[in-house]
Amino acid sequence: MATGRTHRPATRSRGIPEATVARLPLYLRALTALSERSVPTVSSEELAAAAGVNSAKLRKDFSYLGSYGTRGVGYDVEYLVYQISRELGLTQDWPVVIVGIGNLGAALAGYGGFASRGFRVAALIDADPAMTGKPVAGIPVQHSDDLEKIINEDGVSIGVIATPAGVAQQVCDRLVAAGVTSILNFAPTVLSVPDGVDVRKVDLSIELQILAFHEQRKAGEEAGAEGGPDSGTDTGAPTAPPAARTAGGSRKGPDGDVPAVMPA
Amino acid sequence: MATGRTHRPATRSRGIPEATVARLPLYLRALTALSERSVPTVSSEELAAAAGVNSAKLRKDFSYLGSYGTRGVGYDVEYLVYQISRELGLTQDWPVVIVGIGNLGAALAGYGGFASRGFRVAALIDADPAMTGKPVAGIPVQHSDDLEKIINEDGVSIGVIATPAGVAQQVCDRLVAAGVTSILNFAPTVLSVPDGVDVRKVDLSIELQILAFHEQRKAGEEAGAEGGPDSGTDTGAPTAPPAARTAGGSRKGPDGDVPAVMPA
DNA sequence: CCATCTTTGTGCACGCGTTCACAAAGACAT
DNA sequence: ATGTCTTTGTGAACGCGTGCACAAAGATGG
Repeated sequence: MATGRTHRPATRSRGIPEATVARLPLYLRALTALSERSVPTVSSEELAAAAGVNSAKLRKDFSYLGSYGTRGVGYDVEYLVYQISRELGLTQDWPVVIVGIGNLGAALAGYGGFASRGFRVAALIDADPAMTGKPVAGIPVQHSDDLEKIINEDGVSIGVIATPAGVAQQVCDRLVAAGVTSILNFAPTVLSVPDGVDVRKVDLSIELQILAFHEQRKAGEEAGAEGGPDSGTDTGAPTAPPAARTAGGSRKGPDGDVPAVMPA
Repeated sequence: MATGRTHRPATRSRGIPEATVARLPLYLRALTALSERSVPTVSSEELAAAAGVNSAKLRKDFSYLGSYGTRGVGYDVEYLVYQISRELGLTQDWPVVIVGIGNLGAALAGYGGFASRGFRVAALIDADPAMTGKPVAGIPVQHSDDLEKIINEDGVSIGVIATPAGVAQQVCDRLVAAGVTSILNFAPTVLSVPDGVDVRKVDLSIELQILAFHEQRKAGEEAGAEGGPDSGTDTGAPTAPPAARTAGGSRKGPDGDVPAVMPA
């Protein structure tokens, strides 16, 4: 997962579990595809397959929205598209500002996903004076001095941060102070925000590192076929001295030299 | 979260919970920052604050790795950096290929997060012949015809997909067939892969839609102080005609022009 | 060497999320 | 109208993740 919620004890908003909310966009996408192919109805089994989830989970998810299906038949595609769109708040227009128009910011500005479904890029903001006025994806970049003004005038409540990590918190603070209550953070930093503000983060490094972990595990597994599920009771508490060696030089012969294999 | 694992019943890899693995990169980042400031030791409380998590959670997470702390003192920063790096497999070099060099792919290619920690962009691949040979972020783009060759020669096991949704599955299949076993997917599609292949996805649309949901809820709460948890008992089935709204199905003209990423 | 103080490591309980399995509901054929 | 067949909606059980609260461990001072 490239993103993660910032604390909040999973406040089951209005009775809909957070995990379900996170899947609704997935269902919506699959349903939209069906709609474009003029498919009238779909069963939970089919839709679940298209969305890559368990059919029971899908049915339970939908049950939180209401009883929109017909037993023996399935779900009406158009109707469900509308219901989910409404539930997600996509029937209204959400103006969004993107702060930090570097490579990533520019890519986001040109991202079709914005315009297509309820979201509208209200403004592009960058701190570099050289960028001001320059059009990116057809939208002129505005200077960050005007951040507050822009947000107030357009009634923006969702902000996207694509700045360097160093200034992300600062930008975040200004956005929040100006009235933004939802933030999508692409900067590799933990943002702290007051209660009532939602932050979701998208972090490439973290995703890659998680993949690397599993990749390493796979490599280690196929190599060390000896110890069964685990190579040698790693639970060993005496594995390392409390706070001595820096490079983990503590005695583990098969550690410093063995790179990929041997999880130990 | 912008990402999500593709099925796999939370296989507690080698005893380390998946949730913990997902947080290790966060700890590592915070620790690296401390290391750069030459801070020798850190308590679970301090580190937890820096990483934005609960200190008990952090201690429990570390307990899965071993007993690397010293009671009454805390954790040795350098030592912990090494241990986590090793656990995540970052002590080795991971060659990565990026497929689909549109706006997003180019932005990813130039992303500093790659080079900084164990990851190396081994190749940029695009299907457009006009792109072939053209340097992006200092790396010449190669044609997708050579995809298999590139992966085999460099021993690439991690692939990043930044293509339009329409060809993502196809690209994925070729990557997997060529030997890639971990995929980071930026295309708005559910990828199906054989067992043993990890897929993580980063989906901008989904993140925005989740934010919109909460944003709507916030707006509804402060406005509809009457109905309590919801503004007007929306459960009411009669809210909308069964098959009227064409919300998304209508204008999706802008489709062929979308370069790197496709709308939801 | 003993007392005190700090901080880790973890047993335990709780809650969310997932999955199974099945009864209820409706379509459809006869 | 009745029976059969399909598919939904959900009760219940299970497992993972989280957070509390505390005992154990070690540092530090006298």
